[in-house]
Amino acid sequence: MYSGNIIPEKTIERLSEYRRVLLRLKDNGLTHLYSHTLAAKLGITAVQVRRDLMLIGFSSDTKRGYEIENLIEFIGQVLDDDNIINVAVVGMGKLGQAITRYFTGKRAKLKIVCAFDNDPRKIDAILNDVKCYNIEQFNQIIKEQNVRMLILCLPSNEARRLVPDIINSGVHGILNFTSAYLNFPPEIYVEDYDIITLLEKVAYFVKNSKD
Amino acid sequence: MYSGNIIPEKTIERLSEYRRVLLRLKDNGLTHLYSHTLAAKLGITAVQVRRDLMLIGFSSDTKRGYEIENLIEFIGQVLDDDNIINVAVVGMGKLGQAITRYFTGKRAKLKIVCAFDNDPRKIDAILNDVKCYNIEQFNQIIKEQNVRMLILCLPSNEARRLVPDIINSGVHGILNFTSAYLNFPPEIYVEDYDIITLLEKVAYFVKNSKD
DNA sequence: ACTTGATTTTCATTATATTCACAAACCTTA
DNA sequence: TAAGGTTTGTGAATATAATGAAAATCAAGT
Repeated sequence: MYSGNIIPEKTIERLSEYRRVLLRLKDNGLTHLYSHTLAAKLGITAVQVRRDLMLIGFSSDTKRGYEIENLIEFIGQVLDDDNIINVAVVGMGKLGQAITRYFTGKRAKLKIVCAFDNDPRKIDAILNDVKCYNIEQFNQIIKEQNVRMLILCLPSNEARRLVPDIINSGVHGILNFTSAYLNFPPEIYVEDYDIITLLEKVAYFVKNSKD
Repeated sequence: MYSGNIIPEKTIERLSEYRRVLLRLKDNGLTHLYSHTLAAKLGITAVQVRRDLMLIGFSSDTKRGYEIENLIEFIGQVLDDDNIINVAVVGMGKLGQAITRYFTGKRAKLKIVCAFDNDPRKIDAILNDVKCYNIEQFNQIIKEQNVRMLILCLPSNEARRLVPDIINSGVHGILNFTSAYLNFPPEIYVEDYDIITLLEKVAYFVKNSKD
């Protein structure tokens, strides 16, 4: 059972990664695995794995390692909501479409239910199984579809204009691919995901790597 | 001048963001700004900004705040290589194309010089101004074009197969959009950028947000 | 020249995240 | 049942990052 303790953000990220690996192993018919096995598959240490599982209160009684099925279930209790979380993609350019296609159907508890764009050729079209609405209808559709989470893939300045509507819409989480800093109130969780920044970061380490 | 001290990774990321803001402000004709002005534009504290600039050894003598032009130049000395870094995109699906289009021409010191795919319809085509080669020619083209950095946007299993070739190719930095953990030697810097994980992270905070 | 007010600089503190080191639990085998 | 070898679980130590608060600097007005 998930203890109410606070869980570090980094641990949350790793739990998601653990689950992905575990699901694959389960498909391959495995039933148990050791902390160091899991660690090796993710390039981290076994201690880290054990500490994370300790933090969420998972433990294995046997010494055959962790039971894969149980652990998947347990991580689900930590990460997933009881109900499905409806997600909307805002901006159906190449990036928005790539994410939509990549993600659709991958997670039972997260569902991309609609998308928005301002391009007349996309409005009312169905792209990667997702209906694309006119961005003008944002508020209405978000409420109708009970969307709780957004993925922002639109140009920065358009994103900035949309901020008041988003605050108004009642969504609680945002994954922001826009390079703009968007100032939301603290009850909306924002994860910024800036591709240019990461490219420049990698470039910095390339620069400083001796040949 | 850039002191040889070690700079935290987070600071590197923020420097990239600072520069982006500064370039925009410079275009708007501004010449100076205060630490708290810059901080507000990024949603962080002024202390953080000042500390970062202290770490790279930048200081402003006047009390009009930092000189924008100088600071841009200075950040460039820290982040950018003297020479242009050539970049290749591996996997020209929607994501690869989105990144290519988004990035091309945005940074003088980073240049996407080629792309790879295994789809016959894309091979030898020019997509978003970038020539797409057959992935079979990976080693040859990487050397010919003097590529030092890769952006991986291909399916996980194909990425895993490519690892030996990548190690062999002599590139020093990788931005990995694949959800696979790819085991590279330490001299290759890898930044993992896993969209599913981040989505699940946001979902976790959505779940735990009271309505 | 002095005072005021805003800023940078720097040192100290707190918070977050990871690693170390080892005890306890358990399986296996003799 | 006792010993050997693994593994987990976890307090303590370390490393990394963010924040707070005092001291120093400067510009401008008087």
